[in-house]
Amino acid sequence: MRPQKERTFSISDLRKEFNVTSRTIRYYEDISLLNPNRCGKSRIYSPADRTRLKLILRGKRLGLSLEDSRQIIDMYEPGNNNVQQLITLINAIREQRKKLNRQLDDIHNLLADLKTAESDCQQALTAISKE
Amino acid sequence: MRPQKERTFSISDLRKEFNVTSRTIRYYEDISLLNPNRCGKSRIYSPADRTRLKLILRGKRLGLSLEDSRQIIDMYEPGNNNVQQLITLINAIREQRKKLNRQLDDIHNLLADLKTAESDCQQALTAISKE
DNA sequence: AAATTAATTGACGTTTACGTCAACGTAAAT
DNA sequence: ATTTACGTTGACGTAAACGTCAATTAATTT
Repeated sequence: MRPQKERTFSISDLRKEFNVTSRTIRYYEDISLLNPNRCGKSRIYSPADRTRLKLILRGKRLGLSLEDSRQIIDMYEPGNNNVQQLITLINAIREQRKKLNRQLDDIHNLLADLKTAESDCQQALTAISKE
Repeated sequence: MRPQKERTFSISDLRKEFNVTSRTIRYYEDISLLNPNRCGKSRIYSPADRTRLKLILRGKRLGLSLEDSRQIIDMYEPGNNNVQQLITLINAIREQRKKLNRQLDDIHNLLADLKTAESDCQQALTAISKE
C-alpha cells in the first residue's frame, strides 16, 4: 500500500460540481446509495463516494431508476466468490447491455428523425426568405 | 388524393403490440398526447395515432418525460409559417440533439464498463473452476 | 459579541405516470 | 338467455425522487 493523499469533498463541493441539490445527495444516502464518513455531524465524501455519485447521475441521464443504478454499481464490486452468484451477476450484466444496445438504436433513430426535422425547418425558412 | 385503405386499431391491438396497459394508452389521451376517433364510445386508432404512441414509448425508453416527448412529436409537424417560431423550433431541435449526443457518450461509457465487469466475472469463474 | 454562512435532522408536500378498483354498456358465443 | 370478452368512465391510490419548509447547531467573518 502506498500512502494515499485521499482528497475529500464536502456536500457543497459535490453539489456544485454535479449541479444537484444537497437534498438529492442526502436522499441517496437515505436509500443507502452513498455512505460518506462523518466529521462530527458533517458528511465527508471520499473520491470513491464521489465516483458513486457520478455513476448514479450518469444512470439518471440514461433514464435508469436509482435501483437500476444500485445494481450496476454493485456490478463493479463483485467481491463474489460464489459461483451461482457470479452467474447471476453475469446474466444481469448481459441484460443491461442488451437494454443499452436497444437504447443506442433508439437514439440513432431519434437523432436521424431530428436531423430531418431540422433540415425541413431550414428549408421552410429558405422558402420564406425568397418570397 | 388516392384512396386510402386506412387500417385502424383497437385499444387492445395497440396494447398487445406495444406491451402496455390500456390504462396507459388512455392516460396519454387524458393528457392530449393521443386523440383517437370514436366509434360510439370505443376508441379507434389511426396509423398516425399508432405512430405517435410508438414515438412516445421510444421516448420513454430513452428516459424522456412525456412532456419531452410531446415537444419532440410537435417537431415533426411544424405547420409553422412564422419565422420566429421556426427559429425557436430549430434551436429546440439542436438542444435535443446535443442532449442525445451526450446520452450516446454515457451509453458508450457504461457499455465499456459493463464489458469490463463481465469479463472480470468470467475470469473469477475460470479461476474458481481451476481450484 | 453579533451576524453571516454552511451544515444538520425531521417531516410533510409534490409531481409524474400510471395501478387498481367499481360500476356500467355492448356485442359475440354457447 | 346468459355467460364471456372487451369496452367505457370516474375516482381514489401509489411508488419514485426529490422539494420545501422549520428548527437547530457549528464554524467564520466582521
